[in-house]
Amino acid sequence: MQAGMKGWVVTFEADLDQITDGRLLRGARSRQQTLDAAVQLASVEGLEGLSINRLAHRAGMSKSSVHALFGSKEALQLAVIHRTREILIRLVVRPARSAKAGTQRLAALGEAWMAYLEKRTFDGGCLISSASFEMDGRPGAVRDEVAVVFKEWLGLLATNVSRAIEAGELSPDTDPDQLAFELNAIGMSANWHHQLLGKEEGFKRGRAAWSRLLEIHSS
Amino acid sequence: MQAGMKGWVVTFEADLDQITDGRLLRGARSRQQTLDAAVQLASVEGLEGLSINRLAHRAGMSKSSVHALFGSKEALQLAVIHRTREILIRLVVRPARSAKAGTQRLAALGEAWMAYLEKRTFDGGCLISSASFEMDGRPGAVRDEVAVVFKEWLGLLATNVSRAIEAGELSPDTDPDQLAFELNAIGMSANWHHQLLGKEEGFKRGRAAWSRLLEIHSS
DNA sequence: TAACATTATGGACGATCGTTCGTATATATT
DNA sequence: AATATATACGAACGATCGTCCATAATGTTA
Repeated sequence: MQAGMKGWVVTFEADLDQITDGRLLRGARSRQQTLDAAVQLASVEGLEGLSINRLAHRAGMSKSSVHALFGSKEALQLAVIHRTREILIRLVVRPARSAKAGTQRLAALGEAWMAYLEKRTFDGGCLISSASFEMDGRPGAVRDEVAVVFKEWLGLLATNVSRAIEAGELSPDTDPDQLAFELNAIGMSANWHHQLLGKEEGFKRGRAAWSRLLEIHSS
Repeated sequence: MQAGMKGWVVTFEADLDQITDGRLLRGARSRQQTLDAAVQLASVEGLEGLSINRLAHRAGMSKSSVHALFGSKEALQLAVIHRTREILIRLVVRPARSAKAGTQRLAALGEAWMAYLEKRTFDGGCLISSASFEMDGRPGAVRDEVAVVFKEWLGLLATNVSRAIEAGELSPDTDPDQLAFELNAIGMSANWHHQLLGKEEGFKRGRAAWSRLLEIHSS
């Protein structure tokens, strides 16, 4: 870590606020740009396969600059996860908020998820999904952070199932966590199917399974 | 590649026959033992993170010996996939063959799959699942082989759905490939849920989803 | 503009990666 | 038992990894 960088973490955490202000410190802007490249690279190479060397080359910077920008590789990985979560919120969670909480929002979340996969937001497919498979065997801060994000996501699904039950849209004997588990399984598999088998079929099957699963539980 | 090893691939392919005979050449036995360790290591570290160095240390051999045993890292990865497929067949596919083709065998496949996950066959969870997520972005022989194994697995599921439809066990408007997609999604998610979140809950949810999915389509 | 803090750079460190080679040892065959 | 072959080993290769450091370039502020 460099001389005047004792507070870099704080600076990094503040990056987002500075974005909304439209004003960015030079370092913050570099971090954002580099992070954009890092996210794409990690979606293809994996979080562990993401090398500071290649990232620097792609971002048009020197290797030591990228390292200094984040402090360590683990910090870079955490930043990538952080960023990925933001993208997910922006492209999947937020659009669905215009739909009424409950069944309608669940349907919107499914559609937004599929659309987000379909437009190939990440070069290598849904990054948080592959990251969770990659890190699930290695204890550490990165794995913990991935788990937190996914619990958050599963919680969002389960909450809307509960709302739907309260509103009488879904059958009262529906288990929120169970349905959230199954909906999540569909979305992750749609991404997986497309990435591995390379056909659009996965999205079609994903949409069909998602909507039919909601119908089945409707009261 | 060493001097007298021009035919090592043939020898390697013949390993299996030599197993059934109970007689193993020294090299074949070493390959099998090393492969056992490699499979466990790869399930935790990933196929790319699997290093010949660490594998050698765990298998109690020298680094160059392990390399000579398989010829290259890619060949080692392919051998690991090959081996993983055999384990899957032995622990999941074969046990289910005692059940009648169709719905009963589908139920048996689900139970066998969950049991295979539950007994923690691989240290790091279902290897073929994580391998498919890891390699889906990197073209090459390993990725192709993983895709072949998964097509085989999805085909097995779809075939039994078709049998069940023919036998009148499942509704005639059931799409075999769609149901195979959904069943596979459940199994992979049960493994993922357990590995990332570390609770037995995933298996419970997996079993519930699997059997209820079959009930829903029954005629 | 001058003084200051921040950011970027090139070079070097030790470690580890996959791979190759020459050689010693163990096994199978005659 | 002798010979031939298969297998294991240690050492070294170039490449790349994450990290660190001294220094130069840049931007920000007084």
